[in-house]
Amino acid sequence: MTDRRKSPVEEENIDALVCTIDLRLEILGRLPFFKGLPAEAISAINALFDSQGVEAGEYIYLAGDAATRLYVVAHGKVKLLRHTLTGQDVVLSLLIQGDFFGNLPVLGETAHPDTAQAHTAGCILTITGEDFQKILERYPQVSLALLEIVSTRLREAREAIHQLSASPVESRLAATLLKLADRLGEEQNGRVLIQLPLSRQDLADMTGATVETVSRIMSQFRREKLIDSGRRWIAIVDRAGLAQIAEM
Amino acid sequence: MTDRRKSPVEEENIDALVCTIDLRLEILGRLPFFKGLPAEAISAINALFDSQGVEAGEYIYLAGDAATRLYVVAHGKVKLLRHTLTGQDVVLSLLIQGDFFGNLPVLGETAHPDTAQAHTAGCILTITGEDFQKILERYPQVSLALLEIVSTRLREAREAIHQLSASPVESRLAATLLKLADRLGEEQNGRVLIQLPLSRQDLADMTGATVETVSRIMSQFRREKLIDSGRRWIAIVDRAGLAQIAEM
DNA sequence: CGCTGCCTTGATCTTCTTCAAAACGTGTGG
DNA sequence: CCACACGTTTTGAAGAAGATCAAGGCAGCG
Repeated sequence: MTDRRKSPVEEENIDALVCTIDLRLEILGRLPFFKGLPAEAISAINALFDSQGVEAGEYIYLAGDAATRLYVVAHGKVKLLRHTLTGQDVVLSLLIQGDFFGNLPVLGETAHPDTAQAHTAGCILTITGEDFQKILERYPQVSLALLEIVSTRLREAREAIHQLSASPVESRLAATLLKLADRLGEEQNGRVLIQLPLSRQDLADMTGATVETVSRIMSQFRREKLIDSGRRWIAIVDRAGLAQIAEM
Repeated sequence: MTDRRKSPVEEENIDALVCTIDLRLEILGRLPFFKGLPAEAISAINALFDSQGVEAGEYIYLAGDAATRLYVVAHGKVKLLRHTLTGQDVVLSLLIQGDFFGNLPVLGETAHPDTAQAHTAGCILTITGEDFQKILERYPQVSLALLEIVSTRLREAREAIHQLSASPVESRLAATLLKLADRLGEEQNGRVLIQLPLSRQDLADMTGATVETVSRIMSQFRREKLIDSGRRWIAIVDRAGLAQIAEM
């Protein structure tokens, strides 16, 4: 019997749904594409945003909806996904505090190609396409920063294509765990805990595999002392070992 | 025995390697991100570009090389790909006249994450990162146009991830053929010929499958009168039929 | 002609999915 | 606090999709 304990993942508190004014300003000021703007610009921009509380599992928009707003994660986690005709889901991206998402006619998209769902309870800031366009016109450096972000995402997406085309599930899962650890990892007595309640189903949707396959490989990783995990939580024990499996 | 004929694909001529001044100006003027700029700006921009002839199969840059220049396809076709440790290739994108490629520190990348290879003989325009940055500073609307292009590519990449995660090879191949037909198709007595010499290996690299599997499915498509094909050429016969297979 | 690359087809094997069932954890209501 | 119920995880066995291994066939070219 392994000595698995109760979930060490800190649950979001109930007040997560509320964005305080302080939080909004702080988040907006730290956004990569507003960084470097004068404080009064941030203030003015802040006034253009609405905030919206979301509960875990709640849909923020659905694939096919008209793309009229941009969104920023102020608190909590959001996932972008697509449903398939066979009912399975494919998770394209997991977003955390400070990440923007959504699509706009400005960015070449009139309807959302994918669905946004709150993965945990949290708070979302939103802005209309028109207001955002005004910001772009007023502060041209913002579009450069935006360009850099989108380029990074494109690179990540291509990395995923590469992996899906050429690597077995085992490698893709290892790579996914490492990526999650980098973004959400938290040192905890020698292990790196992934601060996010994550089910086998979630991992399956992120790696393009089935729950059963993911579960089998996770058990194997656990036996090999690469990770430790339980019900909806995961910790990385042997980073180097996972990295080796990831790049096969 | 099917009535396959000799390749109907027009071969590039030998002079493809040379970019005439006229061609350069025309290409640059038509580039989505320079469209709308005054003629004298295009002229000035043109002066910042170098041109370079490439032969079929020639590498333009390799994964890992320092990213210092941007490239534009003036003539011919270029593919972006990644090599895997097991020796197989993954084609990420097939670029045609007017498409730009390459990476820059401005776009958040200091080394090329993938390899660029000339698929046919052709001519490439290149510009240094510094000069490109000057253009961006001078004409802010260029970065907006660029943003739209990169966003479109991100959307396409995510579509590919979706397909790789959830669709069988048969569907991915059908989807790939349709996409190629849209970009490179040429009506030819009732069929749509894909104007590009394309081997089974190329298709395998684009769909994340093996040559043998692609060959089998192509034969099946041929039996079902969905396509016609031969040695390094393909024509779409039944677009609707393929489309149905693509979205499964 | 006969070589050299593609392309095709068959047989076998591996990986992963699907189907099925049991074990476990967590929160709930008695 | 215990026991039950429900969703998650695990494991097994069978099946399918695709990869790999192997061998011919066909087109174009010197």
